[in-house]
Amino acid sequence: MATIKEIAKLAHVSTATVSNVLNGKAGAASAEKTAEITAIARQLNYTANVFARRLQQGKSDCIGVITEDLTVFNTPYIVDGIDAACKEYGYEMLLENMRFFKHFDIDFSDVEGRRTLCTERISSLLAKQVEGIIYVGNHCREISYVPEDIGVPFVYAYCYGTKGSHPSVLMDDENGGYEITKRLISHGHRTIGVICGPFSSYHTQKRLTGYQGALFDNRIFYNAKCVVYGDWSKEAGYRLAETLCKQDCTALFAFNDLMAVGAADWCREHNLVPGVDIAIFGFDDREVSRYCTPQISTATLPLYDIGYMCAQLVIKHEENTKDHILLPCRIQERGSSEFYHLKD
Amino acid sequence: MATIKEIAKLAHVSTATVSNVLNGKAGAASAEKTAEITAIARQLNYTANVFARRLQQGKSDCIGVITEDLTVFNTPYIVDGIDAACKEYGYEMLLENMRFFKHFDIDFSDVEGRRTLCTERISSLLAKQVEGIIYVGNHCREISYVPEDIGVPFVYAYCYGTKGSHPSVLMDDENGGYEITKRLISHGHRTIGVICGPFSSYHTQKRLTGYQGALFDNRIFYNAKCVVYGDWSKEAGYRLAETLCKQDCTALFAFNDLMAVGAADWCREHNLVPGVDIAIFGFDDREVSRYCTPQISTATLPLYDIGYMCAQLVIKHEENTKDHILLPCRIQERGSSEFYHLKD
DNA sequence: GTGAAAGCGCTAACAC
DNA sequence: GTGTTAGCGCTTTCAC
Repeated sequence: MATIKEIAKLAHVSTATVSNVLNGKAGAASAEKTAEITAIARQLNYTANVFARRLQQGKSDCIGVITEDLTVFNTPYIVDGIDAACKEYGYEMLLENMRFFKHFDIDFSDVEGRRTLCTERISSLLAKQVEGIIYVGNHCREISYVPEDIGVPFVYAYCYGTKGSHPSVLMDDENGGYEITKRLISHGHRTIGVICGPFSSYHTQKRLTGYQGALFDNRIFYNAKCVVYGDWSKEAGYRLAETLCKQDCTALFAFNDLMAVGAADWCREHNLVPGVDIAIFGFDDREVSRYCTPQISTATLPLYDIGYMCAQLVIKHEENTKDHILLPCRIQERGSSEFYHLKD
Repeated sequence: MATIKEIAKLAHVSTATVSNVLNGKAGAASAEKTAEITAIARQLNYTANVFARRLQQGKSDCIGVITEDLTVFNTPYIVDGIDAACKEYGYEMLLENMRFFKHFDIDFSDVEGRRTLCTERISSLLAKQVEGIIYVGNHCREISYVPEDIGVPFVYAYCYGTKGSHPSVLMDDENGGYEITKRLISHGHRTIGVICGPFSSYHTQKRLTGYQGALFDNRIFYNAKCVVYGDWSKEAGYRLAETLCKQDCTALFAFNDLMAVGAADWCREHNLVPGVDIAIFGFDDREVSRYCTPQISTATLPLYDIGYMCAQLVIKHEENTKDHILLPCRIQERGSSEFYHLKD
């Protein structure tokens, strides 16, 4: 790579002048010199050495991003949103992928291992003088191993820290649960079965609260027998659909698309055609919900927006007292529920 | 951030000694001093300024990765493979995401726009002294806008450059087509319909060659009426399944999972149960193939391996004369074909 | 307008 | 063993 020194020599000027011209300082040199310097720079395909500049300026214009695992379906979209915001605000995104699933598989009990990995990555980013760090989780849960004060703004995306430590940006699960339930109610459904995720899951708790809220607002009695718990798998959806159908549910609301697909399968096999004899809703807008038949109604997660918002937060670094920022999911109604309305 | 100078002052030694100790140079200081320096460094939470070090050493231990679009389904897995290899060899991965789909949507005709974007990213990486660049494409096709000589090793992942310019790592589409066809033949099928992608697609050409090869090796007559062309969409699969079933095909081989799912839908609706009355194979191992019913047989793409191999190529930088390295797909046979065997 | 020179934090060659 | 010093490429201050 060509350096500023070479250009200076060729143009018979000092490095200072070259630097000034190339950085567009007004009146740094005569029009003639300016043209010459610019020409030589272009000819040598000159690009300023980023390290030298950053070292000198003591800052990097970089935002660090730590992902738990880039291959988990929602992470790339969040990262994309961060990337977009960074570009817009003139920052560079530095990605540190921890590859959790490769290191720990599904074993989320090894807190120490995760803490070590995470601490390393934070140090690594700090050594690169990042001006903010965004931690991208795989699913919404409390992250306990990030130090309180790390010297730069820190934000959680799609997860959250121990209360009050750092702000976080999440989707509004409760509102999503509320809106889907409301929609089903507006179609005339009164007995809406719910296939939750595991009981302790953040997503389960919030979406269920939303479900209950919608029932309450519509003066529908909450029946605990219509609420069952699965493990997010298609098989669980299949199995639990039976339980709910025995309760005479006319609509099923699964808390993710995979379970919704499983439930749809069970229904079809038992002469309940999804979208015709029973309404089905999923959540997440996974690829499968769009490609199965009928298409599964679902809620699109605001992943891009979460990423974008996180980047804005660390870049603008407004003193933000809210520790949770909730972004709305978008209801995406499709064949599995759209046209099956009940008359009262 | 603490600097080496502060540590030197506190430990009453020179910066050189601190540097040597912290970099683990044997016999750089007395055991006593070593301990003291280490302790102070830890206490100040010292991490060496990466820019200063890289500037001084004139190298970065970084590999640059340019992705066309990180949100396209296969890209994160390729990036994951690159990441893994980088970590293993002690390199850092620098990601430049061009966000093609955001910039050009599906319009792949704006070559100039793409060239500009790509050239910028290459310069940007070069300014960071990367020691190699990997270009990750969205689908296999010729990329025409990368300069021949960019000063560092350059490799294409999941796409390829103008002949002879830079090496590329791809999956073995032809072998995939061959193996799937062979598998169907071994189940007794003799009339195997093919739903290709667009005629000019690299994937179409290669997979079709594999298909023909398997037929030939098994002395089965190639019937052009059994080969139809779609646009990778589920709808195309649905539509073309009809054409092929009229040719009395006992098995359908779609060149991607989405078309396979569409084909399966058409068959089911016309009393041909996939996996029972007709065999169906897809390609890609997209999420949907695993979650539909029956599960669709398919071929898993060696995405991680492609990434890993690319990283190895640029890191080891062996003089590589082969311009295409092909990695095998893994046949994943499932319910849509597994048990439907024909007696001769 | 232009240039000399200092210095960002670090490493490495060399002297003691 | 330990320290002195030069210099990586750049920006910036201050003279001229």
